[in-house]
Amino acid sequence: MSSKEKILIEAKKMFAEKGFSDVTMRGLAKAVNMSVAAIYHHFPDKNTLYLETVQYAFADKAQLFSEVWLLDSSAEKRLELFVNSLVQILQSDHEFHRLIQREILAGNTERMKMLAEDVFKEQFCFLLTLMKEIAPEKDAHLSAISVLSLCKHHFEMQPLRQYLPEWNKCHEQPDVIAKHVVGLLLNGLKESGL
Amino acid sequence: MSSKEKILIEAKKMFAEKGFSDVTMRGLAKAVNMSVAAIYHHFPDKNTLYLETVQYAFADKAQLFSEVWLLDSSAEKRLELFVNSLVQILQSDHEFHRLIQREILAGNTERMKMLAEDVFKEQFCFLLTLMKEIAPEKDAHLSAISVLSLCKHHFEMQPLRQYLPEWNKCHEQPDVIAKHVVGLLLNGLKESGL
DNA sequence: GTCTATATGGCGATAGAC
DNA sequence: GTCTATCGCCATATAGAC
Repeated sequence: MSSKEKILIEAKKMFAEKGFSDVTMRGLAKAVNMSVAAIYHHFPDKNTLYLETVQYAFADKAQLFSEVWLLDSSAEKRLELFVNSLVQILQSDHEFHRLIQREILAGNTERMKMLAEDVFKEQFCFLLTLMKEIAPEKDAHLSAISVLSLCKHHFEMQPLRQYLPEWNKCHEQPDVIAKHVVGLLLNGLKESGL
Repeated sequence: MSSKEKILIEAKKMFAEKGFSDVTMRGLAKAVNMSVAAIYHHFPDKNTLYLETVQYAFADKAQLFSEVWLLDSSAEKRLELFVNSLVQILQSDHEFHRLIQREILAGNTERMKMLAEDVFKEQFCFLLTLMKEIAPEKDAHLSAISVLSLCKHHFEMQPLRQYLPEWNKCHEQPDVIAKHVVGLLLNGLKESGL
């Protein structure tokens, strides 16, 4: 593995964990067993390093759902598959999820545009189409955001919810969360079994 | 207004906007028109200032829903009122919402316990009871978290979603969001009008 | 309770040898 | 491509006068 890639992997870990300002070039250098100057050989400055790290972290995500949308089955089944895939990704690439959270919290206009256009747009369009199929009389944009919300937030709340009443550890299992979310989306809170 | 309170108000604004590390004592001092030393007269160090700021920001929130739970009406109606109240609070106290996001992202164990116990527990218990009433066969904890997710995430996504397809500005209106969320919770995506 | 002045240290970034 | 050494700056925090 190249030095540059080694730096990016560690930078992804550290930026996700601590955020831009709390990552120091010295700390990163120590983590990858190099000098600060060596890092500056590969990246012109800290800001560029951060941007390249985010792009590196997002690079492979855009096409992760391709198999879901090609599937020739019912809308309900495709929703279920989408939710399962999304929950799976959020669960398995924790750093990716935290970087998204931090990026949205920072809310830099240009980076939001980039994120919307390059990372999310295509998947979001497919999701919109699916929403129109399942709930034609509802606002598709709001429905699509709601789907994302339900998946994403169950993970984001993890640090807090474990101290809230009636939590138990099965609530962290991806398949349990996915099943709950799909049930809620398709039937609301009223009907159907757990 | 006391100097201490003036500092807390500005600190809440700045910590919410930029996060702990990107707020400097110099910057805060300039914003409140005081010297750095004057701030240190009221707070022993930056960390304590931050903790007191968070407590100050959360102080009045715990009892904000009291009128919702005392209401003697149907479970559906109470859910609707709860969602409306929560959306209203998230909309009106943007700084509060951002501080919560940052706290959860930081995920400090002791502060999560404090937040769960002192700020959210009581409301969450009422919400759990309501969920058992509306959806007795579903997992109440997951349902309650889902309610919070749907409200909270629509606001968190604001910086990003405006660049996603089919967004329009009415999607930011609290009543539109609340109506969508209630509709989804009570009937899922399938039935009922928009 | 507020100020000016300053101590002390860590930060991003660079110079220049190998 | 990597190192050691260092520059200049800004951060938190304190000393001591008023």
